[in-house]
Amino acid sequence: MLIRIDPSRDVPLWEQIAASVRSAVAGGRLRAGDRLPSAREVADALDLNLHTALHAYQHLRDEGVIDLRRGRGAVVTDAAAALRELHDDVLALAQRARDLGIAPGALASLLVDANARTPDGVIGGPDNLASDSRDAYRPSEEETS
Amino acid sequence: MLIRIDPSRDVPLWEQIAASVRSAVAGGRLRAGDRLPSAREVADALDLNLHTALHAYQHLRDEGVIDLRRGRGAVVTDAAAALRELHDDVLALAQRARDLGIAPGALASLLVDANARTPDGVIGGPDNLASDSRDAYRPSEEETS
DNA sequence: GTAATTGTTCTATTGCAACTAGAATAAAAG
DNA sequence: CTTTTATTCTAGTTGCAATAGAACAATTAC
Repeated sequence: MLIRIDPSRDVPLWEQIAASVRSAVAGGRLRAGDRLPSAREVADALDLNLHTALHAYQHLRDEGVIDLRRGRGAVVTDAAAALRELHDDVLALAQRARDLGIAPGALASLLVDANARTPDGVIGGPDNLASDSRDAYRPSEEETS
Repeated sequence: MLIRIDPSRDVPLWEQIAASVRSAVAGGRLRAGDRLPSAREVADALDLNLHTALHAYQHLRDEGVIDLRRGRGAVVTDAAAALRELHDDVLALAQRARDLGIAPGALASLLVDANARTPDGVIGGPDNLASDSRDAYRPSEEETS
């Protein structure tokens, strides 16, 4: 089962498709140069709309994971190596989080936030305010009840 | 800036609030027993609706990160220790991913997927099909182009 | 005891993204 | 040239996010 989706989850279907491919690449079940099933095949097999499958592929292309061209289909790029390098560490961290009773979503959120706070070379940088960000409440020594 | 949001991002506002608190707890800027600003204060300071701020707090309560009671407000629980234990590893992994040019969302997705494939004690288990999951395409030795 | 604080619950509306559907078009492969 | 496949367009439905207002209940503070 290279691609697996679960409509009952609150994760968009196109994102679940992308996640499946990403995971297969990271796990080595898909290697650079491998060809993915066409978007139409995916849509048919999973009983989804063509556009939903295409959206997933286009997203993977924007991430650099696959090449996407008419007539040819989707082919895994060399970026696969980078994903594979992280595979073991990702699994290890996920395992630790589960042992500690931390929800998968919470862990993912921590990671995204970690990246949001140290953007593009700025390691632990001072303050990088986004165009329209709002903040509030510095800790200010909360009394410990 | 304990809580920071950016309406231009495609992440729900309530999730950004929750992420801010989670990150502060993981980073040690909030400790077990610390009291968070009331939902009304958060909503006022960030110019949001009360319900949006409350939704974030209720989600954190469901995760076990805070206690939430009327009249008292939101207080960080002992679960803070677990989040803190992951802090360094999370930052390290996020850093590595950035160095490899992997999008934050892609990394988060890998983690969620890793947890989805080894649920509740089943480590590398065989097949745990969700109620209504659909799959397709086992690798089947794709020719390398 | 009384008043202020704070989360809980309810109804309702608006805006947007996800998903579906159908169709025409363009590039690559056979 | 025919088939395959992604690209682009319009369009409709659905569900969630966010907002808004109000009443209510538990806890704290005076």
